[in-house]
Amino acid sequence: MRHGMGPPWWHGRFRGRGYRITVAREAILDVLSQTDEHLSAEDVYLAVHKVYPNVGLTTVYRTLELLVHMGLVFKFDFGDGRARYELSEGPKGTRHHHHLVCTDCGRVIDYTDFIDEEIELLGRTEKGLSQKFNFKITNHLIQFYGLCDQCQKK
Amino acid sequence: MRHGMGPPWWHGRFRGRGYRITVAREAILDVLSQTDEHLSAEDVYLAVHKVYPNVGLTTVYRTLELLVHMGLVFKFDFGDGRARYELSEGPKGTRHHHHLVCTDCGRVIDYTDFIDEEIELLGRTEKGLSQKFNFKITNHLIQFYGLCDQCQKK
DNA sequence: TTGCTAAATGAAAATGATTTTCATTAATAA
DNA sequence: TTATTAATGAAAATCATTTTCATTTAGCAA
Repeated sequence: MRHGMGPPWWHGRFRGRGYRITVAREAILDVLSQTDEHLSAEDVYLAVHKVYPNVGLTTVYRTLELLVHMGLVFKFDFGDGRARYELSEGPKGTRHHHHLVCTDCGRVIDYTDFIDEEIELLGRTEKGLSQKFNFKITNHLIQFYGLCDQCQKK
Repeated sequence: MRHGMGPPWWHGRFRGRGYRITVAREAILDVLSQTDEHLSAEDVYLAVHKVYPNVGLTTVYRTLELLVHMGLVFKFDFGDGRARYELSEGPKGTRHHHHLVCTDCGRVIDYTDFIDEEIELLGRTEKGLSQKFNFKITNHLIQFYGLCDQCQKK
């Protein structure tokens, strides 16, 4: 998915903060940038493991934690007992989206409709909340819960 | 917190669905309705345990799960590895609110500002999404993440 | 290029919240 | 009051995530 050559866009982010660029980290970021699914730590591990069998699950957990902390990755909880990860931005950033979560089967649907309005409102809200609580907001989460098409019929 | 006498407001909800009304369930709902904090299953257990030492942690988990399923309780994940529970409504329902979560210390602030606007937008969004994806939306989650007052100074 | 040093890693063990099992108890309908 | 079956408690099991610790390696300096 990378175009042209040169170092991946995120190398600067690492160097700037004094983090080292390693094979495991490259591989994990590659996996994340080549999917539009909501991967669990194990999903990432399995994908990375195919190419680099010597990268362990522990490193995947540690790296994902680091990426979340750096703001490169979002961590989600869809209620199935395991965290899910998504790249929060990219060179040509995937369109920002929110989620619809089925509380019965666990299916997750990404939607981008209404996002603009949501973002606009969130922007205003963030501003107000930042001031009132002196809280430095870095990101937000919006999810809708309910029953998907299939599960309504059961 | 209950006014007057008569059965608690939620008895009907149980009877209607064929669920039994038990001491443990009464106690758990009492605890939830008498706090404005974000209690974990263990918090609930400890509080219930003071009054009814024979109610076990397992029952607390099972009851909370049931309440979430019934829509009487919301389950949140603030990122500290344990779920948090809040009554979603009451007789004189606590004002609907959303959360600000500090990603450093884990502090959670409830806010009700902008809620009206948020609800209005969410309402429209819900309507649109319901139609587009034939998804029956039952509730939503909005959280902002960032650094609280204290943690910005560290 | 070589060596140095702290950061990063892997494997295995530990943790800890939540779930399951199963024998017992108790809420409700008749 | 009794029968039926949901609800419960205690202990064991599960399983995602974290910790430990000895080893490896990225990035810097010489």
